[in-house]
Amino acid sequence: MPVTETAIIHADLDSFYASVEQRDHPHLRGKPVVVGGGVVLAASYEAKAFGVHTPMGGRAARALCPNLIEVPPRFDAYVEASKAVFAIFKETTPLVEGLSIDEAFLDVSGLRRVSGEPRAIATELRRRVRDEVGLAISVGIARTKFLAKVASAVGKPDGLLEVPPGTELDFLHPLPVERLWGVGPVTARKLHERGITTVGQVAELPEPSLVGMLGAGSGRHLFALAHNRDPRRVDTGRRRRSIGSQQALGRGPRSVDDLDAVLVGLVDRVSRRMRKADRVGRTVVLRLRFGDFTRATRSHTLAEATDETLVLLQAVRTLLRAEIPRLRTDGVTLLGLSITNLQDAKAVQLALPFDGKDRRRLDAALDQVQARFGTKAIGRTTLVARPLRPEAPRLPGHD
DNA sequence: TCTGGGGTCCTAGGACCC
DNA sequence: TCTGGGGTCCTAGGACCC
Repeated sequence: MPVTETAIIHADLDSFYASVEQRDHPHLRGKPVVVGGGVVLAASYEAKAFGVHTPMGGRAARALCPNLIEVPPRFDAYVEASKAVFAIFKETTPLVEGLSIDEAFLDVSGLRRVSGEPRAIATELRRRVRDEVGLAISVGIARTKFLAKVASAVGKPDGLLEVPPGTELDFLHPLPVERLWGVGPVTARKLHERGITTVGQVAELPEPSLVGMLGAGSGRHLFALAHNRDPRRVDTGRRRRSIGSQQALGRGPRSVDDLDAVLVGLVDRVSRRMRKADRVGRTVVLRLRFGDFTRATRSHTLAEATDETLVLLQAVRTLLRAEIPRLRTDGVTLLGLSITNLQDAKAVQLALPFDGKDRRRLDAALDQVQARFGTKAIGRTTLVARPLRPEAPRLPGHD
């Protein structure tokens, strides 16, 4: 019996925002289009051909491409298009892991008998996205997530690239190190300084050398990727770990009242989104960018998770107040707020002694739930039982 | 290129506990 | 009195991704 070979598809919509605009406004098709106001959020392939890319300033983009058409973003339309595409992903396989609004991994390993070979599945996926949603999508197929993602990027635009099992290193090693997921400008520079420009050269290095160059985390990560070792499964259960919002302020001087008004707006936006998502959070993070573009973060962890506007506002105000002297001298060009340590708003844990027989104690626990939430059954209810141990006498200094 | 807005993950030190 | 290891939580910064 043949072992089922892992087959992962990475699907990535091309120039997503710009493609939605060209789909919805036929006069934009075939033209250099960017989405965004002051800054390019997305560029069509026609614009990219002039060297326009994100996150370039609008002025620089116009200098490169005099006939550039700039359109304001319509986020609602992008969210809707994304939902339609993800619906097709989920009809293809239940094993879908979304990475962003326009990108996902699909595990199609177990589908050979039902839907055919991975390449046939990917071809059909691309056809459906084109016919049903009107967008071009690039697809990479490989045995690992990492390589599937590299393949879809190499296959762009509107391409399909499969890396057949056994040929991975032949494909990978000639590529420039910048293609590796997790290699940005800083890591690329460190490697270049040592004459390393290709993935193959990285693969020739012993792991300890990479660790010495880049630190334990990055070094080991990069070593594994260069040898195409990536054991991560497609994870369907990922949840958001933070919710935030930020606002650039330009360069003008700001009064403390101005800043407070911005802060109120941020807290209002973020807390609304938390309530809509049924999430509460414990850690409030204030993000600052100063006149010289250096950045700082300040955080505070609350005793209890919350989604209440006033509680969050008070916490972030306290954080901001402590920074006012520096803001006065250096100026501030960005304020951001994000809430982390997120929890499900409707989950509650109660730990109460219960010997497994005394029904009254269980009722007492449920009464506490009732008192706090006005109901004894909220969404999914899970009862976790742990054996009750007699309280052992504790002596100080001993475990 | 004078610089958006949304995120993720990792590291490191200090406090605190056992 | 001094010494030790391991774990978790909190805070801050930084690299990276789309």
